[in-house]
Amino acid sequence: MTVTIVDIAREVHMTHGTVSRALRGSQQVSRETRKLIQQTARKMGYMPNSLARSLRTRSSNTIGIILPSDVQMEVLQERVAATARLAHQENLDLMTYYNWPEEHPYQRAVHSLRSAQVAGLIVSHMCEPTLPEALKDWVDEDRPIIFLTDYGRESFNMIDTDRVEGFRLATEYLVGLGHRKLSIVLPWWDGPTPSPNVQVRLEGFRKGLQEAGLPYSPERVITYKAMIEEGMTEAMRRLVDSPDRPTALLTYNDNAAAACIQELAKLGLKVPKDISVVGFNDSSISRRNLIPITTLAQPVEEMARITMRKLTDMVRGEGAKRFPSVLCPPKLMIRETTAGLGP
Amino acid sequence: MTVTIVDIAREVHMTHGTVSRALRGSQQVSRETRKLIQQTARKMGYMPNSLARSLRTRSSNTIGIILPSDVQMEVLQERVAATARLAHQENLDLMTYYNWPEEHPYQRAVHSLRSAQVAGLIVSHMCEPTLPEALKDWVDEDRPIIFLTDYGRESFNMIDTDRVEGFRLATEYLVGLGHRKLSIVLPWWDGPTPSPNVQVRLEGFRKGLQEAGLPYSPERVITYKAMIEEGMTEAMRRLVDSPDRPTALLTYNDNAAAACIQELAKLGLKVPKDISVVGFNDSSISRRNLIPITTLAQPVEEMARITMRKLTDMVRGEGAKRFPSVLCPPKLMIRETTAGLGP
DNA sequence: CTGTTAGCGCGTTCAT
DNA sequence: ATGAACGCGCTAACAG
Repeated sequence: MTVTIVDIAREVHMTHGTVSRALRGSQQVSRETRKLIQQTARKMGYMPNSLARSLRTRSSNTIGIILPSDVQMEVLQERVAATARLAHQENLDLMTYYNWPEEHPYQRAVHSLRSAQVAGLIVSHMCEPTLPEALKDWVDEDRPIIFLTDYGRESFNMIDTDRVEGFRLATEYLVGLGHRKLSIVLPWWDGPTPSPNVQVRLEGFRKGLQEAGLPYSPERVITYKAMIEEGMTEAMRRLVDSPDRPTALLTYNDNAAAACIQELAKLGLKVPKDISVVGFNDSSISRRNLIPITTLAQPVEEMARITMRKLTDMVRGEGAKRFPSVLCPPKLMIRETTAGLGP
Repeated sequence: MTVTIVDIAREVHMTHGTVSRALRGSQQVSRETRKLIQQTARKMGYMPNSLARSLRTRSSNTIGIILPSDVQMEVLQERVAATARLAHQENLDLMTYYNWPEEHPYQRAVHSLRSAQVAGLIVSHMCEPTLPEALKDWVDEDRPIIFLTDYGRESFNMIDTDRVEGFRLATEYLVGLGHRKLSIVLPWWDGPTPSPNVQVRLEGFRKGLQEAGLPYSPERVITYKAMIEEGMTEAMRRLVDSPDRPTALLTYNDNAAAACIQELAKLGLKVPKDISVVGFNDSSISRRNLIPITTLAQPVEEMARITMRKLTDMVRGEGAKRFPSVLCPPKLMIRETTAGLGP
């Protein structure tokens, strides 16, 4: 059926050992036989069995990547695609596992990927601020791993956009436009502390206010119930009715920004004339919205490059198994949902 | 380092053969020893090496999926995620290859995935109307394969949204609203015939017109240069200046629809008062656009189910290696970019 | 019921 | 420069 090195060996009247060496370009096999073997291999349509190779060499050339299957994030997919291209250039394969939130998150994913003998792991979407149990073993064994999501300050091996810097930058920009009454619109959190995703945004916002010498108070934060369809509707109504209505809004991401703008329009507020709005992600909706949304672009390509470099280093045993997290600054994309204050 | 079945065998004073059987739940091993072995396996943190298993059984439980890395398609990613979830339920792994267009498309992808001994292939984004050379061998060998993209009528093993029906349905809907002057906005094609992606849309449009008893003429088709930023700008200007301006527009997809609406607004035309616009895909931009876009939703979950069922059948040798393509009807999502004609 | 043995395809060490 | 032989971890066929 499929042609193996023994088939080739039989064809050229040699042993499969020689064929193996020749195909790997070993110097200790004569030039002629090497050429002969390589030619016949091609002629016979030989294709190496990477399973057997990995089994023998005890090292695989595939890396596992764990993605969330519940949330759809355009930018995450861009990152994955960019990373994958670089991986393919290094002759690395990608085994994807779409993680479905369950009682033991990541457990099935890690189990499956371990069985497949992946050489490294790329993990996205840490919902929890703490390392999941299933990943703990992997980390403790000092196996190569990289996290794609900014899930807290005390993290390591994480490569992501610096959201604190992003929201600080956006605040600075709005203040520069003359705005003094800023608010940030964030999904509501149940527990005593907001989720890391919310926290970093808030931190950047506060930092920006502080640098501008503007006071921060909890009233500057407008929350909405994320899962409920009317969450944003209700939040914007609250905002419009508030005694000290803000003139500029930071939002969780572009989708939230677009939802904001929809609701504000229904309430009779024009963006950006009456109120400015900034999104996050530079996703297609920010570019194609009827009013293109001012937003922050994640440095996707750059992060992909760093990710692959770190990962290949680790897989080859060249780099340290742990490194301090890398945060890349986003880029402000000024479009049409932000404007200076009217006269 | 890693614990294998021989380690377990040593632990329970048996041979690895027995351990292998016990772990697979074979009936021909006593209940007690089976329990004992399974417990010690868990205790020792055993994890099967699926490479070795696949090598031995000559059958792998991973399926390859080839995706385009250049175009970002939200709906495609949704399909992949949905399919992946079902695959994982069947204990199938997914090896992803992000195809980068080059001189020999799919060649590196197929090579890589073949080496990994994937049991089946899922292929998206057939740019060409004809089967790529690299996939021809795979098909000729009757290996399991499924195509995700509607690339022509004479195809097989393809599962996708029925775009002809979608555009017919949209046309029918617009005609039902009272529109008589419809146009379709499509990316420009260089060759003598449009690309399959364009062709199916055009076909649906013509079908819809015909059923409504409305005449079709080439002037009903408005083309724009897809890669050029100003393509849509120029196309919409042409549209507005045309002597017999249409009152309703079908577009390539939601992004194109949003771009249309942006440009029409710049030219002073209000959607939907002056002109109706229909998109395609039900992507987030259609939902979150300042004016939510009427569009057609692809039956993502349904297609994922069919895909996995067909694929698992093929992989298990239960189903035929070729089946007639399956086209699933999209669903019309009526939102706010379409309206009846004014009095 | 359990032990023994033989590979799956490949890389590699030890001879020659 | 090439051959012979072993083993990676696992399944399966054959004994007993």
